[in-house]
Formats: sequence, structure tokens, C-alpha cells
Amino acid sequence: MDWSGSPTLEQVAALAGVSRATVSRVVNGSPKVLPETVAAVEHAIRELGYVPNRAARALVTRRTDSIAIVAPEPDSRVFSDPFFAGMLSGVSKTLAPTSSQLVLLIEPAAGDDQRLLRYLRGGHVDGAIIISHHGRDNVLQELAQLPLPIVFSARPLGVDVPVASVDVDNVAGARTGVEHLLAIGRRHVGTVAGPLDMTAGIDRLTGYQDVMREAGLPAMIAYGDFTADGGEQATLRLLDEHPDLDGLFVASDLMATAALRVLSQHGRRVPADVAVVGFDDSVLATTTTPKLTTVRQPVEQLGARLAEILLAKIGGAQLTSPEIYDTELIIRDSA
Amino acid sequence: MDWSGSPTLEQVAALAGVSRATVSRVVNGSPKVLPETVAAVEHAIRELGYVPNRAARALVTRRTDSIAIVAPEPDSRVFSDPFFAGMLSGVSKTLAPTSSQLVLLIEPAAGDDQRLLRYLRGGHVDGAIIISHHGRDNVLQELAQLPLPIVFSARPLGVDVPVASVDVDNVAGARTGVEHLLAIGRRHVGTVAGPLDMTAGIDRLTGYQDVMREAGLPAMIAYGDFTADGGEQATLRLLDEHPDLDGLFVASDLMATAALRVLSQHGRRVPADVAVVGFDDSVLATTTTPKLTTVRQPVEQLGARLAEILLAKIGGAQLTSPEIYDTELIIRDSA
DNA sequence: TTGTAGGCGTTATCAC
DNA sequence: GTGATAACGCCTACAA
Repeated sequence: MDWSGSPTLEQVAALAGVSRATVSRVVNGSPKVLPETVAAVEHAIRELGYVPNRAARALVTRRTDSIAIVAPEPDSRVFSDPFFAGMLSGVSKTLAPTSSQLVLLIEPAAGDDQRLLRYLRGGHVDGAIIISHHGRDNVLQELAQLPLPIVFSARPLGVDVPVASVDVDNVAGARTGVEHLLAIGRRHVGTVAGPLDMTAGIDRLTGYQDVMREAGLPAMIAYGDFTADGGEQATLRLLDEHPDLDGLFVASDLMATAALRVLSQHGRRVPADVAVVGFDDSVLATTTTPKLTTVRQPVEQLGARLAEILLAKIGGAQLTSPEIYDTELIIRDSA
Repeated sequence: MDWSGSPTLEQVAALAGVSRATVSRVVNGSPKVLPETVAAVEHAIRELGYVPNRAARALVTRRTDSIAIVAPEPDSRVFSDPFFAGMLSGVSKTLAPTSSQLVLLIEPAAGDDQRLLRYLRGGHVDGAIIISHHGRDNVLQELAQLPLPIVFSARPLGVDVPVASVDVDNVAGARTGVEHLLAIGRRHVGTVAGPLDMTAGIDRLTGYQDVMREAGLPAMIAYGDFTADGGEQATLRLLDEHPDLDGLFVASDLMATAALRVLSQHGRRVPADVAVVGFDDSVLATTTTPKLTTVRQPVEQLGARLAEILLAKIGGAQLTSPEIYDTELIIRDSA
């Protein structure tokens, strides 16, 4: 920014015929300033096109009025899964009435964690929301210990300090999905699971396994990575190894869309031959053919809660425990 | 951030037994410091876990080492179109070797332009890349006039000052797509156009119209908004009004996927009954059935160039003219 | 090569 | 209600 022409408090004060202190008071809406003084100052501000220098302000207030939402993910994934859009939407709606600006940090290059930590530690933001983190990221522990208000979108794996987090009950959610498949008579039920370095991957798989075990049925598992590509590959493997598949629980809607495509290409009718249940109830669920039966998680609400917690922590609250929300099975046409 | 325990230059200097100035020199990699002094200082820095306070640094250097990528779009769209992922990927790859941090700003709420402008003017970033802007946004003109290095991802509509921008030749790109449809014998060729408040929408429509006019064929147009939903609605309208459609040029791959779905649901075989050409050559193009014939734009390269230009401008270069790149028709199965 | 000192633009604590 | 004045943490001539 070319600040050379940018007016300062000093200049506004001079023009308005008051002191810097008074201008500062007006800018920050202090109640105890004479209305006429306020008017004079505001006039001068408009006249000069004055804008507070946030670096200077941040230096003394130690607040930046901006919060980060961090996705330690390659951009390709962040930008293809509606899950992120929902999260972000919830967060930004909650932040809107605040003066806080939302800043999105995507992993620039794999393994370049230090850059992220430096940024967060550098005082650019007042707090951070971490979404879609992987357990293999050794960065999680460091994030959790940053002297900065932080909240995770799911219980971070491999972190041994208490942290605030918001998530749904993934085990229970998966259970309802798989139980539905059994309830409609399917017995050869497989799953396209998420990666095992993410809470959502582990827990949804656990829910599936629990139900299958209790029913005395064999588990059939293929792992995806929550991308469409990964879902496609996993479905192909599953189909190859278990041609008799008649039910499929897929750990995310995005992967489920890929599964539907694969099934169709391999001549399987859905739900007649193979019944499919997804997870998320994202916008994708209603654009597929057939429409997707899926486990809904209140993504926007989770995002909103994430933001609320962070704001509270920034305000000084000590919140360091997980919050778990319920899911709901949405029955459409695929199962 | 709880800075209370955070060490300052002063403390590092004390521990290392040198002056603040020397510590500052070491931190900033000044060449003229004795190796042993450097070692002592670096030791102290590690000892204390010192991290420079960027507000203080920004206050004096007037640089923040972070640049913004601004998408004046609702998050739902930004996060569903692979176009953004590609753009971002190109930008971040170019920025990686730099010390700059990428900050993504999404429109928090419709019409809340002032917040964005305040942020940009507030000195949080050294420059900004504006992607996917709409002409109706009266904010464009204000952005263009900000005393901040800025580059647009496309010629901004309704802006009467010269600005730097990077884009493909959308008219020519659309031409090649439509000409291909005619070349394979289609005569009832319609288009699902983009919105007319975006350069890409206007120019791709123009390309279509030019070719049709030159061929003496009637134009059949339905407008989408570059979302899957919009593409679906537009295709439905087109099909309804022109049941004899045998060719379709869709202004983006994302909308084209929706078009393929609609055509299939309405019993049209692609390409036998209706040949379809998209625009982008995003990852979506190869996941559809049939695979999409589409006009490729080098999205990552555009993003990279955008970043290069911005860095140059931040460095003081005066770049205020558009750069136009070529497209290429990628023939697959849909046409 | 290293230290001294002044200032970047704001806020906040005092007096008045 | 308003005005001095001292920080905030860092960089950078200028001196030494």
C-alpha cells in the first residue's frame, strides 16, 4: 500500500483543530465527546479520507479484528467439497455482525507447516478455526499449543492437550446409515471409508463395523480420501472384490456421487441392485440420479458454533472441551 | 493472541548480550554481522522462542508480507467451481518461494462491500488479486482506485481507469467450441451462457453468436450463472423451447455437467442426439459420462501470471494493461 | 561490525 | 470533555 499520501490522526487533528486523542476517541466511538466536536472531527476525516492504520492500532491494542480459518489441505480438496462451503458459510454468518474479518489460510505447499505457524504466531489474527485436519500433520500439536485462541472442527488426532472442538457424533451417524441398509434387507453391505488419519474417517468406519459385527455380517471395506477420485477408486476395488455387493455406505456425499457413477457404469442399478447411503447431506445429495439417501450433519450450524466458541475464547473464556451434535438420516431414493 | 509472555527484540538482545539493532539485523539476515554474533543471537532467539511482532514491523516497513485474493462471490459458488481451485493453485505456487502469505477474502454477506474495502485499505495486505468479479458490483471501481497494487482476473466491467488483468480470449475460445459443433454437422446449436455481468459470460456468448450469425443459423440462448443449479435450469429451458436441439455450447464445465445430467434425464443421448461442448477443461471434464469435449483455458497459468504481476506491482512496476492468453479445444467424447 | 536514538501511527493514562 | 505524553515493538540512518 502506498501510504505516502495517507493521512494520519495527526493531520485530522490539525484540520479539526483538536488533539490526536480526541480524534482517536471519535474514531473509536467514545461516548464522552461533545457532539459539535464529533461533527468537526468527522468532517475532517471525510475531507482527508482518513483510514486508521491497523498495524499501528494492532501494535497497541494487540487485536487485529481478523480471525483465520485454516484448512491444512491442498486447495484442490478444499475447493471441491461442499462441506467446506457449508462450514465457511456458518462461520461467516456468525462473524458478520462482528467487526472481525475472516481470513482463509490454505496449505500453500505440502509440508510447509512452519509458514502457517509463523503467520499465526506473527499476530496477524486474533484466533483461528482449524478445519479438516489430518492426524498425520504433526502440526496439530503445535497448533493446539499456540498462545492463540483456537478451535478445531473435530477432535484432533494425536493431540494430548485439551482443546475446544465441534463435531457430530460420527459413530452414531454411520450407525443409522448402515442400520438403514440392513433394515431394507441388504446383507452384503460394504463401505467406502474415509482416511484413517481423520476423526471422521475413523469414527464413521467404526459405526459401520459395529453394526456389521452386531448383525453377524462380514465387513467389506475400501478406503477413499474424501475426494471424488478417491471415492471412485475405492468403489471400483470394492466392486471388484465383492461383486455380490447389495448395499454401500459411503463416508461422504462427494465420494458417494463418484460411487453412484461407478455403479452405473458397471451396470448396477441403484437402489435395486445396490442401495447407497452417503454422509453429509450436502447440496450434492439432491443433484445425483437417483437422489442420495444420506446422513445429515448440520454443517452450517457446526460452523456457526465454531465461530461462537472462538469469539468467546478471544473474549477470554476458557473453553477446552469437545461439543458433539446429532446427525439425522435423510431418506431419498438411493436406499 | 496472548502476547504477555511473548519475548521482544529487547529481551533477545539482553540475553545475547548485544543491542536491539544487532538482533534486528540477524533476524532480517543482514550480511554484515560477525558469524559468532549471529550464532549468539540465534541461540537467544531459540531459547526465548522469539517471533517478530508483525504489527510493529509493518508499522515501520509498511509491508505486511501477505497478499489477498478476493472473490466477491457467495462462498457457495467459490467452493463448488474447480475454476477457483485452479486459480488458487497457480497463485499459491507462484507465491510459495516468496515470503508472502496468501489470504483469501470471500464476500461475507451480499452488499457488505465496505467491510472489504476497509480491510484492503487498512493496510493488512500488500496487494490484492480480484477473481470472479461481477460488473454489477459497484465495488469494482473503488477497488481499482485503491492506493494498493491490484490485479484483476478479467477485464472488470464498468471500470473506467486502466487496470492490470489476466484472461483468456473468451470470444475466440467460444468460437472454436461452436465451430466444432458445426463442423461435426450440428445445425440446431444452442448455448447455456454465463451471466451478462461477467466478462466471461459476455464474451463467450459473443463468440457463440458470431459463429451462428456467420453460419446463417438462429441463436438459441439460455442464461445460467456458472453454478450447477443455474446450468440445470438453463438447459431445461433450452430443451423446452427447442426440442430439436442437436448441439450445445455451455459456457463452463460445471454448468456442462448439469447439462449432461439434464439431457440424460430427458432421454437425449450424448453425443448421438445432442453434442455438448464445455468451457474450462477443469477436472470435471473427465469425470462425466461421456467425457466432456471442452475449451481449455490454462487456469493455473493464469493464476501464476496474476501473482507475478501483483508481485511486480508491489515491487513498484507500473502495469495497467490486460494480458490475454489463448485457449485450446480439447476433443473428448461429448462432441 | 556494532550501538545509539529517533520515529512509524495508535491507544491509553494521566492531568487539567 | 479535552489535551499532553508515554508506551507498543521494530527498523534504520547515523555515529562510533
